Amino acid sequence: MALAHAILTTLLDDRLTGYQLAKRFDASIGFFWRASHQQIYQELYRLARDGFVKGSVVEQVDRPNRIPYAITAKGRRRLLDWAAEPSPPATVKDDLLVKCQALALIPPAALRAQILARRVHHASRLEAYERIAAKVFPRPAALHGKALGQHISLRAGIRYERAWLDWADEACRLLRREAG
Amino acid sequence: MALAHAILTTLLDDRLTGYQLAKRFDASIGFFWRASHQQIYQELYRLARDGFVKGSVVEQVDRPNRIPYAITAKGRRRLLDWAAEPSPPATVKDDLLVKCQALALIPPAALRAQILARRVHHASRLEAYERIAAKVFPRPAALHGKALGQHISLRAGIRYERAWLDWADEACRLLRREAG
DNA sequence: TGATCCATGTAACAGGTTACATGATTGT
DNA sequence: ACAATCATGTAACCTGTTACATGGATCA
Repeated sequence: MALAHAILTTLLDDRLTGYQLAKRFDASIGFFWRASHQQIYQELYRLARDGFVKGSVVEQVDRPNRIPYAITAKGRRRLLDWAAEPSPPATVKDDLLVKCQALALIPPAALRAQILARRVHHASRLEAYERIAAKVFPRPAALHGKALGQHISLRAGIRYERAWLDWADEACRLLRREAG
Repeated sequence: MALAHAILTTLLDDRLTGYQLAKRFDASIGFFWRASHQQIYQELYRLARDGFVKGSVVEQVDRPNRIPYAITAKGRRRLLDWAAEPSPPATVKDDLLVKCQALALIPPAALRAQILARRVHHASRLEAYERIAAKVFPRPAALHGKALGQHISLRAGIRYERAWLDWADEACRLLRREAG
């Protein structure tokens, strides 16, 4: 059910079409919750049917009509109710850690190569987050409301990526002997 | 498809029944890959059908027959093939971070309460991991093969939990003003 | 000439959760 | 008396991914 909440949250800022939402879920919000456009269109349909969002068709020539959606009062209430419920911790499901467990069988050099590849991903994520943090939130102590929330979740992203990055370095160090 | 690989990996150590696998996926391996018993029985059926594991029925009186499964040569080959494929980074999907993004609407005190609740979870996880690390792997530099792999993934767990714990403390500090 | 952007969707499938079902044995 | 352990499963449902479908406008 949480995709619904992520969509409603995104619509707190702006009225957005499915297409625009899909782009957000590919970038900013997408760092914390991924969703494809197919999922989003389907969820928007349900949210509209149940009165949590309201779409209004904007006629266009030579391309499909745009349907921007706005959150309704009922939608806001739903977000507030959800905010009061406990958040289950995200379940970790990581191929790479399963591969670590299989080190009895798989060659250490192969595992090490995979960890190095993963390291690149986390390094670029971390760099992106830190650039945003420096540019958008240079004075964290002065933040309030929406901006404070964004800063706090960005801090989570930064700590998360740094943890994986440091782990990758440690793991490669430990595997070097084994693979050498 | 990755549940299949997690099961095959677990079967590298021991022949196990679905029931025993379910328990492992509720503890040790379960720290990195969760699965319910229903999923496991279904996957075992498919793995057996396709020749990656082999089950043998052990008759029992007064309770259902046990069916321990062993990994086959074909199963080992499949694990090796999988080990050579790149591991997609785990996608983060966390309610709590979406709630952070909705701080324009939801009361800071409510968010702070949720983060504190989450903090407890990560603190207890971290403590459990560190206890295992100290007890089972007191000399990390001397490890090889299977034990080295377990230690490396445990290190990931420790870094992951510590990152969330530190984040929770930082977030609560930032929210105290706002909520106060 | 080919790629990308805009803008919407359908359909099939794979993965995962929740509820239901049975039934003796052992521990509190 | 009640819960947990052992031990297997079925069925319905929800969530998420991949493939397919359309079609003009703009840019390299």
